[in-house]
Amino acid sequence: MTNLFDIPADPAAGGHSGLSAAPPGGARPNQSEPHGRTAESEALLAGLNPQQRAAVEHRGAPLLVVAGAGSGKTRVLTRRVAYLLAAGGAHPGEILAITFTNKAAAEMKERVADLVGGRARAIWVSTFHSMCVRILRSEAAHLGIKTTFTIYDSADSMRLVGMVASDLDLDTKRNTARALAAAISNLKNELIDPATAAERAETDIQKVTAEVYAGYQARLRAAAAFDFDDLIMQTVGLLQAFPAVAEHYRRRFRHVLVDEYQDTNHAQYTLVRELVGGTTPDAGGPGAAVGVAAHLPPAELVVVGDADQSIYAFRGATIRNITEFERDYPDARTIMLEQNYRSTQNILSAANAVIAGNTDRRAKSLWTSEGSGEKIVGYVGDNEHDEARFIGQEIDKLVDDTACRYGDVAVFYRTNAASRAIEDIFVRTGMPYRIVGGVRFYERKEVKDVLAYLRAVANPDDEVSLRRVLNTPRRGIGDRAEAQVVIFAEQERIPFADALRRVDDIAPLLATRSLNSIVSFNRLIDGLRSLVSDGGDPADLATAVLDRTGYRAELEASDDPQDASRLENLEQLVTVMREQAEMLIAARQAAAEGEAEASATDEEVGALAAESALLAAQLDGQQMLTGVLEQLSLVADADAVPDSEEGVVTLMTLHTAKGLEFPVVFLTGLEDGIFPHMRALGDAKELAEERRLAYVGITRARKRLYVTRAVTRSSWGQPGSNPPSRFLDDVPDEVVDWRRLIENVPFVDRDDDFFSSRAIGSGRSSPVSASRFGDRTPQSRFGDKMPPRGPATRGGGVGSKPPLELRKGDKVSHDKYGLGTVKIVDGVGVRATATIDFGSAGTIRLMLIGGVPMVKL
DNA sequence: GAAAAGGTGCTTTTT
DNA sequence: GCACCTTTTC
Repeated sequence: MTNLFDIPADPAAGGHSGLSAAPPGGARPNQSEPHGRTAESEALLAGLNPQQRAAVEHRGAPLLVVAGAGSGKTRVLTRRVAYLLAAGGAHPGEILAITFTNKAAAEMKERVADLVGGRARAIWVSTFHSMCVRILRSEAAHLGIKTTFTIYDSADSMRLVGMVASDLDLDTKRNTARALAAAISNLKNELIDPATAAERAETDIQKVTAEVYAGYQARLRAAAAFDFDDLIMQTVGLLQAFPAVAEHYRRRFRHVLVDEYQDTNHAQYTLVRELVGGTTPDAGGPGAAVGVAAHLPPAELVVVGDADQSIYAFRGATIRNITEFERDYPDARTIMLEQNYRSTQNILSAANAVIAGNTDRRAKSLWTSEGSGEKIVGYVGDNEHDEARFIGQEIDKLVDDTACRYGDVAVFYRTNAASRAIEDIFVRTGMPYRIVGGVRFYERKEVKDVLAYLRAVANPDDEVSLRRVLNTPRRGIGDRAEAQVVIFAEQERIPFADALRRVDDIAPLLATRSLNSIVSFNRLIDGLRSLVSDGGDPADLATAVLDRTGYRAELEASDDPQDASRLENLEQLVTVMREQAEMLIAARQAAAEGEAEASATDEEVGALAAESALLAAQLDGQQMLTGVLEQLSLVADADAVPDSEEGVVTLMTLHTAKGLEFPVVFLTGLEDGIFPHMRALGDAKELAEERRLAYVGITRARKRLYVTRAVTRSSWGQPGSNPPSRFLDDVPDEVVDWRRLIENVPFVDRDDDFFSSRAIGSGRSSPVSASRFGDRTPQSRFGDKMPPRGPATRGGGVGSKPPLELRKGDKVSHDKYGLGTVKIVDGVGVRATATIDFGSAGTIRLMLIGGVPMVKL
């Protein structure tokens, strides 16, 4: 397959698809004067404070809006977009607004539409990734790539890295693949290509990484696939390699707005620069815009962000983009929004105090005119179950006693795994709740299996997907058979899929069963492809996959209750695909109408719009399938949608919570080792990011904030104890009402005494002195008995339990097999085994090491 | 080759 | 405590 940038000549202008059509008249004067004050423009400025107003009205030079949490930055962005149309004389097709999540994009689009009506349809509001996909598809012909390319998520990437590593005879443990994939991702975020990575590699690890990276990119190209980082990196490469293409987009987008700018990584930063045009202070350096026609002034750039809310450094985001904005764009202006319209003063005081713990930040202090509000409520549970119980009780109390509805409440935690304890209680007490994120729908095995079929059908080169489904459901094509095909493909230097087609050539090397299975697998795929070419829609195709592969039959035949829910998931997948297909058609129509409307005079609008909408809707089966698969890859949060749905408590990680707000927020697991996370404790930079995460969490709350922790918490199946989070120390005492406050004691490793500290007043004797807040001076509320900071102390493990001592004839009860009689005992100590007759469950030989789920009766 | 038992290592966070 | 991987057994 041709490499992306092999094409030597600059593509001729005019080859772009309809979606990138330039607005009539080409570039417009950049600093167009406002049309003066009209009723419409006045209305758009109404209700804004002076800073917000300045940001909305600002024209010309690049603008950085430093906005604190809850200061109405989304409002400013949407108003600005509307204002550009109403008072700035901007053309809707000239506006590009980039957000980080699809949800944010959808919301902004909706709000702008509320303000300016149908004109909003021609505005590009998009995430970085969706935008890049659209650009790459439009320019596919120039790049020597197919428009049917597949998008690999991180799991697919890891699989591919694993395949490359095994090609190179490297250790292919999962951890290795994960580390390599992360290293490659970092390189891509820094816009470093494999050749450069190899040049710069000094350590052995870097050399290996560069080698795998090169093989990985080759495999991606061969599979006609892009990973998430690729989407950005290759788009940047495209704009840099083809000045005419870059200029085309610069002419088109005269207003570029970026939300959540603090979360951009280097590649995204460069992409913005390329789209905006203009020059850099250190021209020629990395990120310098190339080939800008002298007569084309840079687009108007407005970025909005809050360095204190940067929580994605782990995926390459760099605050430098926001802190150095004025250096990057020397004529830039900065506007600060500090007034908060979301939270009470108590909550803001806590947020300010916590974030103040970070040095090296631009001082910023949120304030509100709303008054202090309720105190923050604190609670220390004996363990995570007690913590969860308190949360459940408190929510019920709020709903019963106040105007609060379940939908007003959110519970945040640091890691997805932490949701379990809370869920347990909620399920048991019948609390209505929903989890956002976590084990995502699209990450479930059965869903990925079916999607892999669809991808393999849509993109014949997609080796990762093809090999995933080759023996799913099991049809007798085992590792040996697959390996033979791989070897044959290497010998003949043909793609895996082609080797599979020529299975007859290696028939002698295969078991008859494998051979037959491969032949019928080929037929299966052919059949599915013809379904697509006959114009079948993606949902029908998914149904056909379920029927023809026997996937559905296998699940239906199973009596495992998990398989029943798998079936439900698959049904839901088919439904989602049907909806997506409809949305795709609707979106095409809307875009086409928008384009038509934007480029036509009023009289022509109706006819033209209708005509192009009809054209756009004429998607063939292949386009439809590609489009739907793309949606599913990019819109991974389709099952998110908290939308403050009536009557449902929302559970999510702190990262997912960004950009949202709730009247009532529970911040859980405030323990050193949990939040801040153990992995961050040793590293000042990571600790600073954890602190920002705490700041994000606190500032989600509008009226009431709860902070909770647990003295003991089980993780990895073992109980342990964590000191209180250092973030709690920073919260001023006068804004917190501690409902229950107990001290930690050094963890005691005794099976019968896990919970060795108790609250005063619990009615039981306490091994240590504990205190309620209020019994002491606030400053010393944790006294000097606080255990030293550091990783959690751990209790004894399974292995420390004594082995089970059995003799022939003993009766036992096993958790899984039930009652049994010992028949034979072999070996001594940890090597001892027993052969036990479990009656109808069979006769089984078991090891007797400690922790075996069996007791002697 | 499939099924099942045993072993291993895991937990950041996500577009 | 769990999911996933490896080994064992039929």
